[in-house]
Amino acid sequence: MIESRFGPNGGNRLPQPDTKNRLLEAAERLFASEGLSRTSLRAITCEAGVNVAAVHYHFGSKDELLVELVRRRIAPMNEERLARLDAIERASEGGPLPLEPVLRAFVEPAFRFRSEMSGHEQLGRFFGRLYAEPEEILESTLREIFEDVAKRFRDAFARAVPHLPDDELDWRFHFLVGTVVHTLMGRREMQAPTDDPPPDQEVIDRVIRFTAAGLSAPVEMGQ
Amino acid sequence: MIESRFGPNGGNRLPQPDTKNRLLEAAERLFASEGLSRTSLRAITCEAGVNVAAVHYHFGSKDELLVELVRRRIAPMNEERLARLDAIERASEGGPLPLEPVLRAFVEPAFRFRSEMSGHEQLGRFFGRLYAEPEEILESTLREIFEDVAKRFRDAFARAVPHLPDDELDWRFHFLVGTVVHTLMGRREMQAPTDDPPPDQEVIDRVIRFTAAGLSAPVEMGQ
DNA sequence: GTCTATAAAAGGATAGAC
DNA sequence: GTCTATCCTTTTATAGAC
Repeated sequence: MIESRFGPNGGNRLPQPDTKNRLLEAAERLFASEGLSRTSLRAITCEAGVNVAAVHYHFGSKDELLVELVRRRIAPMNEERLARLDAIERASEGGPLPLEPVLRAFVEPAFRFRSEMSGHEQLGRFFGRLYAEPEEILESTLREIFEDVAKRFRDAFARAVPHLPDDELDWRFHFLVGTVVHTLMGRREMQAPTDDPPPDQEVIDRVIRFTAAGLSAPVEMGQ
Repeated sequence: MIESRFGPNGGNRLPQPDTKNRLLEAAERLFASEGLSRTSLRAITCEAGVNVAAVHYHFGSKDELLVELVRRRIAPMNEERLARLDAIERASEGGPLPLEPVLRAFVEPAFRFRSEMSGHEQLGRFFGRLYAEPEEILESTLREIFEDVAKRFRDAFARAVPHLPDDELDWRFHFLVGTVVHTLMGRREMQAPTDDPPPDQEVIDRVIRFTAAGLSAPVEMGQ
């Protein structure tokens, strides 16, 4: 038998009752599938198999749990993005940057981040939620976490697509983010209940093709 | 003095107390700025200056109010899209379709719809909310309203960009929607508190340039 | 660190007077 | 059609035993 000195929950999971991580993973799952504000603390603690009070003990409040989640999940993704961008910039030795690798440095970590989260599939939705349901408390956290990435990549794209005016570049970067976020959300317009989701790499390649062409487009209208 | 036979609210607005429209407009505003699930009935009725019970009298429930709102707002936009697509298809006489007009037929009504709503600025957000916070009750309504548009435009794009395989076309349509929705939401990555928002037509042209290039891109990788 | 119990507030909904 | 008053549920949060 399993030793039960940890109480009713005792020992049936990990050697040390890592309630905190269980809560984070449960919250992540529910935030992604149900939405930020529609997910209650009770749902989270129930999913995690812990007590309601645990959230307040470990995080203080639902909002602080959300912030902690963002820090744990988004920050590493952005670090990976920046590391890859660093490598590209080092290799370029001050010259123009190759567009597609820069794009991949931005896009691929987002998809990897999606498939790695808690071993669940559709967790890219969590990412989308952050954009669509901006809790007041997240405003500053998100800005802080994304500010550096946004600035660095904007400059990188400026070096990769030098023919673009600044304002046009800003907008195209915005369109790129829209494409990625919407795709991470996993909502498809056509393609009714297509049984199995396609492999990430295939989708990534499609995103890259689309956005690379969009970013490279001439600034005059084809009218 | 204003006649007061309409009670405490009497006569201080419109000749007939169009509570229903006031509720719709208030809900629209709050759904857009605060989010669907974070907006309470009390907030809506307060904003509208009417009584809490009015929502249930006129709509039956919060959910039904939302559905009514969607029908009133999204349906006309999609009708305009389809009318414009009809015209393009008639003019083409069975031949290939010109990409940019088809794109504009899809994109421009969405922006017009945004700036016309209740005379308020950032109401495109409401549109984005519908995508990001799919209330269960909306699933069927949204599917019903968008099904026709999605199918018709998918086929139109197939005729406009005939070199694309079906699956690639589906994805690029998906990317187009992502670009439009994210842009309608009005969240900018760069461009901190840029004072005045740019005119719609300028943004539309940028969206068209980006997505036209993305849709026309060759299917092989530039690697 | 975890639990039970409960406070305190906010949410949607409805009945019934006017 | 509109208002007041109220019911019931759910929510976040906390106090205090273990």
